[in-house]
Amino acid sequence: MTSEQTHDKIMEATHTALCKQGYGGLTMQDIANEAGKSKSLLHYHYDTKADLLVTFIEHLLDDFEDRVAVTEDASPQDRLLSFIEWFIIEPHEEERAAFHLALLELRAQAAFNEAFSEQLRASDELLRETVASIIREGIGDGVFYDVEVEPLAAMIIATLDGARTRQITLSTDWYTETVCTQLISALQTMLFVDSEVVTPRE
Amino acid sequence: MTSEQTHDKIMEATHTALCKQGYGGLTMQDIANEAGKSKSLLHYHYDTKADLLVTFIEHLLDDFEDRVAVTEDASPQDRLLSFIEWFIIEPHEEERAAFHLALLELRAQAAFNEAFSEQLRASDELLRETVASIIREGIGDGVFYDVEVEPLAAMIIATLDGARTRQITLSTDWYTETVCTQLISALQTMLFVDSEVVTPRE
DNA sequence: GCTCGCTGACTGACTGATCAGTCAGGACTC
DNA sequence: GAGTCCTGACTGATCAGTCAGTCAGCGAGC
Repeated sequence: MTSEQTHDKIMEATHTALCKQGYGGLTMQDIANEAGKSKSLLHYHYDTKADLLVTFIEHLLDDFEDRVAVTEDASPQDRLLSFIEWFIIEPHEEERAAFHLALLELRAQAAFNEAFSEQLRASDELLRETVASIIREGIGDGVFYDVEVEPLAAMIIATLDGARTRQITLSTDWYTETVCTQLISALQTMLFVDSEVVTPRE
Repeated sequence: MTSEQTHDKIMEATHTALCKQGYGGLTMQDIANEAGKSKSLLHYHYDTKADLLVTFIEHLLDDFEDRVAVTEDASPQDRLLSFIEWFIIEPHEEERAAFHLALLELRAQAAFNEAFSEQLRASDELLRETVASIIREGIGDGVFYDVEVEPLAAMIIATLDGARTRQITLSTDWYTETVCTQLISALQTMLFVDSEVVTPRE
């Protein structure tokens, strides 16, 4: 098996192991077991556990960039709505919930690890800029009010992140769904020029 | 020293140790050191580390309930604004940031610990209900539009939580401040009947 | 007023388990 | 035979939890 293939297998195994054990309970042995390889092999490819995990986050961010970069040619409203709905974790998506839970633990470690921190800041920037560019486009098209773009983008991301965090940490089903609906309704009032929904504003 | 005094000292030491070490790096020895006692004493008072931490969360929630219960007799608008600003973590509040970071790690463990989970769900309920009751009062007084109360309260909490989480995990100064300002401006549009421009803070 | 027995608070030294990381060497190419 | 990929057995460190025992205080009996 080539180094490349092994690398991919280890990344995949890390993902699976993280979902099963969480970040706190994750051991090199767990990853090795998932990969069907020996623990020593992990140390052959990566010096330390921290190195392996930094590589894993980089790998995640690369994936994520690819997925975000796929810009459909829909209207700004639709693109914004799709973006928001993309955050919803449905009750049956257990693996996704487990993974975001592990990611939450990992994010909390960023304060103690500069390499983690760097990656996470980049992903934050990417998320906010993705939303900001949709809003800017909408303003340019005249379909969104001329709001302050960056703060609104930050609020949208914070709201979605908060809802997801609460859904997975409190083991509730409804948080992202409820909050996304509410957020969309708020945006229709404050952002969408031509809102089909009857709103308090007039 | 009485059992009561020792208990208080251990809770305080746990708080300090959590701020210094985070949840992941927290050992019984750390807590013992902070308390100026032996590690054996901790096990004398609490069977296991998990027991100690469950007691600590209960202790936190009790404190929290006391603080939330203090309802000033201000207007619903002002009470809502105060509540929101209460979440802002200023750059100089390093201990508070460190504590919320540890709390975040702890929250992520709730999925694996029913006792943690119970406490956190209660605090979520308390937070949402606090906001909901302010909104209900505002609607009753005719100063807020007749919105759906519970989803809006959930969104407000999610937004504040998300902003705080991102501020502390990404080591940025501005997240809560920016998002709170944006949230207040959103609420003025969609909730406040008589929306005079209110500037947050100062 | 003094000792004796008892208890609750507390300690230091220890144990057993768990893990990250090491190392000598095996197997399989080219 | 040189290099790459990989392994099992090992080590050293770290920690939660245990255990035998110390010590101050206190009430009872004399």
